[in-house]
Amino acid sequence: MKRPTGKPAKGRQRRARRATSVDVARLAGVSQSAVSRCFTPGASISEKTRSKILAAAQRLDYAPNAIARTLISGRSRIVGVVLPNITNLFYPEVLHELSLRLQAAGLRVLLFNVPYGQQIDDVMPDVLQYQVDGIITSARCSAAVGADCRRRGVPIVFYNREFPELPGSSVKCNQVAGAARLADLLIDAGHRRIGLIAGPDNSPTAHDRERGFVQRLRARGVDLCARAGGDFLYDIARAAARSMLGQPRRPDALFCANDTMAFGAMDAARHDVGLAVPDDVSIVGFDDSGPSRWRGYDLTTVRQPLEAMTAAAVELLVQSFGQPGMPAARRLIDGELVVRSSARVAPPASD
Amino acid sequence: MKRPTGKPAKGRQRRARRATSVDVARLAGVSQSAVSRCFTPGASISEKTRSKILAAAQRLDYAPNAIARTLISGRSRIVGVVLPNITNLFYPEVLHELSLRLQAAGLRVLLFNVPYGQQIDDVMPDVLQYQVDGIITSARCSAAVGADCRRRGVPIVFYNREFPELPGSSVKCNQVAGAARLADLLIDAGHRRIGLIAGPDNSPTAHDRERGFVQRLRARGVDLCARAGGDFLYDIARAAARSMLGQPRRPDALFCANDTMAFGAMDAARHDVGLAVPDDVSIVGFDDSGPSRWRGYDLTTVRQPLEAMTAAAVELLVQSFGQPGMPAARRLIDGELVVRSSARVAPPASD
DNA sequence: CGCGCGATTGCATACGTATGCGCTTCAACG
DNA sequence: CGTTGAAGCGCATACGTATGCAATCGCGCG
Repeated sequence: MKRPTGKPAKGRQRRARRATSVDVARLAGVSQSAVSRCFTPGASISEKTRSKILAAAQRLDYAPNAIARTLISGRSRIVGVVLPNITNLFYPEVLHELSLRLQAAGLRVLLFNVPYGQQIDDVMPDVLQYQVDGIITSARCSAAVGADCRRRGVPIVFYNREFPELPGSSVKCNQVAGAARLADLLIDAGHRRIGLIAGPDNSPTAHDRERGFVQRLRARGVDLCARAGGDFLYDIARAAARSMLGQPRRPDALFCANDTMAFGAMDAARHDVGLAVPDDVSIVGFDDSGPSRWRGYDLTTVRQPLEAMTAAAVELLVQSFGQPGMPAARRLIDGELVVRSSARVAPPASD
Repeated sequence: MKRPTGKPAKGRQRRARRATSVDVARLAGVSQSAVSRCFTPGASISEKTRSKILAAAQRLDYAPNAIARTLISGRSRIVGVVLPNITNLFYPEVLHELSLRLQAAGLRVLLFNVPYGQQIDDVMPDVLQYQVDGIITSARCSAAVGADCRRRGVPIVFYNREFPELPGSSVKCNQVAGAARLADLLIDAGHRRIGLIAGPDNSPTAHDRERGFVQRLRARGVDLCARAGGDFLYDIARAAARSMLGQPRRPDALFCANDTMAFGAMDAARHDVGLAVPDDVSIVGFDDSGPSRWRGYDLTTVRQPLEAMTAAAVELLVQSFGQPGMPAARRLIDGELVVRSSARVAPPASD
């Protein structure tokens, strides 16, 4: 008998020991099992015992140790939320909605911010070490990591991404359809010289938006008259718009692949080139981020239905908790066209 | 012997069992202790054993179970980040910086978003259940909860808040000094009719900014000529500015307690009242949030030194991990005046 | 070649809780 | 009053890892 029971280790105990279920059991005169059942919804326990235990627990200021619970039950009730580049004006709202809904579902959010220049694969091992019950992410992971999650039975939901080759469900705003509606709006307003400021090359979202827009243009017999990359950033888009609109045969309408770039384009038009919006040039964006509503921009755009998307993501995740098969559902949700004053809606009266 | 060792429980095993340190030990032909030491930095282990173990671990695709590690070591390496109302334009950047720095320090972020209308005290028990090593928050908790954390040895760092009566360190931008510099700037530019759009009544930050501004005004012999609440929101501030600037004897300068309200005020001045900024009215804000740099606003404001504040917060937290005494350090960091074009900087040439 | 000492290693235990199983209790029913 | 069954309870064990202690190994020195 090297180390008799009851004699605590020495190096331990750096922090005040909090009461355990054993302490509560002792005080309440019941077994530790009873205490556990008292705090397990749906467990078999009498009302009398429960109240005795609750009283003791309150006196000792006891709360169940979620970590120990996780270890034995195999369920952590933690969801890993893995986001690249939180500063993008769109993610904060996502994270806000997401955390509220997950909390409401009794789940905790373990947040992983993938630093610029790093891949999601680099942080994935860390996520898995914490035994998360599921993962919500808007980044692409490698097939190896995907298989890893599948093997471990950790469901993944891709947010605004879709990777058919990877295991996991996905929730997406229909970027293609949204961009097409903007194309329709511009053409219906009589625009024929239409320019585009695109997002980053590596962003599937940006790609979808561009594709949806250009395809619809083509289908209606119109070609882009200008294109530049804006990287989803204000400054780059503003510079791009400035040079585009400075040309002699300039576009009379501009589609920007997100709102932030549209703000840059509007500022370029007004302040750098001296054009009026929408009288000289119509400008539309995508996202309906906060400043779109501001009087200084009043941007026509497509709103991503955040609430619906987030609700769907949480729903899909919770569903797959039961099924190890992971049915891999796909949800495609339409965005909502928000017409404001940054683009004219009808051809000019006289031509 | 009710349940012989080795016979696994039935209800368990809903997910694929991942390899454990025991599996790795068996494959590598060493003890489980050796595996543990192999993954514990600084532990005593020979190079030969380490490589054997690493090979076995790789074959089994093993990674240590952070939850089990937490249970026995008493340290989770998880930090609870408790934020109210993430949508505030300022918090996303905070969260971004914070998560990056905590991750860099080997810590995980368990995010708690306090829903509107709920108190931080309501979520604190949940935070503590997960055995977090520390807490960073920008909300006030009750004395009871504070004492609770102290007793459990969980250090708290208040971010941009300071509660002398509560245990815990704090990091704060010097709101008072920053607002005073804005007051100086306006007075130096010759403004004497100065209005203020305040933040929410329950926000200490808003309160500090107002106090700092008004005190400096007084000290230099100037009184506020108008005041209204803007609740940190664009729409409310815009309406307030509209009515303020519509008066016959209107202010010729406006201090808004945050940037978002300043944008509302600028839009009100230009579009609702028809005044030029800064020729007819100077407008200043506080935060230096993204749109401040945009050409459409180009706002004179005070930048909160996010990087420094965040670094300090993480540093204070990590420091207190060792000391159960929790020295409760206070860091006050000055903001940086950012002069742009929304406020004139010198008295008009002729009067 | 023997000794001594530091570096490694293995053994055993502990962390706090969930849960299968068997026993007890108790109420309902005939 | 005996029988039956369900509900409640306690016992014992398991989850996966860290760590004190003792035993062992390996190496240098005399």
